[in-house]
Amino acid sequence: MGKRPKNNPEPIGLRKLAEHLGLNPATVSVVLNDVPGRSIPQATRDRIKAAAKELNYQPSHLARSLRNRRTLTIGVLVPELGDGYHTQVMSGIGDHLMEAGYFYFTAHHRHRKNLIEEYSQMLLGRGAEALISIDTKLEHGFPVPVVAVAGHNQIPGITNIVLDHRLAAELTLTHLHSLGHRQIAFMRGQSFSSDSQERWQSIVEVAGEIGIEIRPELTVQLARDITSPELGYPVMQQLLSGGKKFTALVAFNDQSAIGAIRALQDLG
Amino acid sequence: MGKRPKNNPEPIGLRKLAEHLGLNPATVSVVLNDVPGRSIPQATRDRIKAAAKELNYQPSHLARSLRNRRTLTIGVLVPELGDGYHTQVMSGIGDHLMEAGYFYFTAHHRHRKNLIEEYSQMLLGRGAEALISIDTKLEHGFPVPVVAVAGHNQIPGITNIVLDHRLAAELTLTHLHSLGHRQIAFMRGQSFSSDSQERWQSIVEVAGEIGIEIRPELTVQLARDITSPELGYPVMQQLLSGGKKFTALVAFNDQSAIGAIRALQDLG
DNA sequence: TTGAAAGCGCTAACAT
DNA sequence: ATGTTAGCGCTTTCAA
Repeated sequence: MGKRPKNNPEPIGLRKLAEHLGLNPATVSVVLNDVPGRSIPQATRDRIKAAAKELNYQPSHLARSLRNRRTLTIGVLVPELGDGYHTQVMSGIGDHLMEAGYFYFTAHHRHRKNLIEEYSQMLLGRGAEALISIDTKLEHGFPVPVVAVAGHNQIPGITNIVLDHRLAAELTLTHLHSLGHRQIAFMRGQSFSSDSQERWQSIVEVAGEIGIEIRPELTVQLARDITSPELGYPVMQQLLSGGKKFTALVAFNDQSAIGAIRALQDLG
Repeated sequence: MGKRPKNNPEPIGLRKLAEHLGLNPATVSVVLNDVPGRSIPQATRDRIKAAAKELNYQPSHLARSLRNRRTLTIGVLVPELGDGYHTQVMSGIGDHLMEAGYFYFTAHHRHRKNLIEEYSQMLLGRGAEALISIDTKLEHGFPVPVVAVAGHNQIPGITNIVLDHRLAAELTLTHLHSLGHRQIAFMRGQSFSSDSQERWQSIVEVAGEIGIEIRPELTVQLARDITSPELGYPVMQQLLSGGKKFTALVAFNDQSAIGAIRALQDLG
């Protein structure tokens, strides 16, 4: 419970560090930041860097951000943290951001309009220099650059990243077709997920082209807003209780597939 | 690419807001923060709040944090963003944090020692008031409170949250046993995941108690550090190629299970 | 009832 | 080759 475990010393500031060295904070700052165009003898430089390491000086990113008007931080808006798709995308984003020296704030809004608004403002208030949204229905522009992954609103100032659903459908359906499947069941994504609509359209298109029939009795619709296998289980039950035979199932999301498989084991 | 899309005005500061009102910044601050013990006529209060709303005043969290030495931010260390278990935990953490008015930075380190060290320092440098680590091998204390979920080092100043693997094993194995399964295969977790060891011990214990035999030929070990179904696929292949029969499989992680099922479909 | 001043920790411009 | 000053945007004394 201790607020400051004693195995680690009180953090030291630039000021203390400077007076410890008998120097001016500015000089120290210049050296530690390798500011060019300032002639400082190597001896002094070394002395400063040594002391910084020794006293474990950690610059206050806060103060620095305030002064430089640069936070090196971006905000990420995501519907759900426990969802495989969202976090997969976040993971890639995170890699590149960290590599580029950026950090990120995450906020998850569960597709609730007011939270989307509230959190995006909070992210900006906390100094986010840009926003990345994933599967999130943004409704207006922002005073910073915004990139929307799987967002579908055309909004000035927002760059949309769209997936190639057409290609995905082709790969999926030709694969199943080549394996001989003709009776294919589908679990459509939830309506609140912004890609569901387009994805389904691509499936329908491609199915038509390669001669796979999409049967209403074999098409079910995910509805619940959860990320556990409970998502797919009841839907699969429904499919099985319909009595129609099928030899393959197309699902668009990990958890629904897991749930479906469980239902299959339990009932089929 | 515009740095500041014009559909949103230049952010306004407390200073501007105050002079717009013909007041002192301090007064405005006091009113907007509902500081007690300051008598200000209701009229003025209203005037201020109205103007704040109107000009869309967003206080700079940066400046405020610097001044108050309070960032309302905590840092979360996690091995992998794309992993179901980690993000499930993060999701719960995120909910509570946001509800309590906190934000969080996330950093993922892929179990690499140097990154764990580097990122935890960065989180502190960015003003994290506490750290939460998930499945992360911390090696020393920090100048802030730390909670470790599924961490297994006893370190002064670090609070460990441990899972009840014993209970999990009981639930799992008695369930399978009651369904009549006797030939059970197991996919052990990767060695770098801190819970793998204890979890397996519990399984072994409980299996012994309820009379389930754990056969080496039916026990395989996950090794790869990935979060896709590729994790389980080859391991299941190995299991199948062994030729030993089994009627149930215990896996400890979503993706390995998905991979295993795919292998089963393809080969079995 | 309100304003002025100081300062959180840092850095850029301007002296020395 | 180094130091001084001012100020990022805010809040908290203290004075008017």
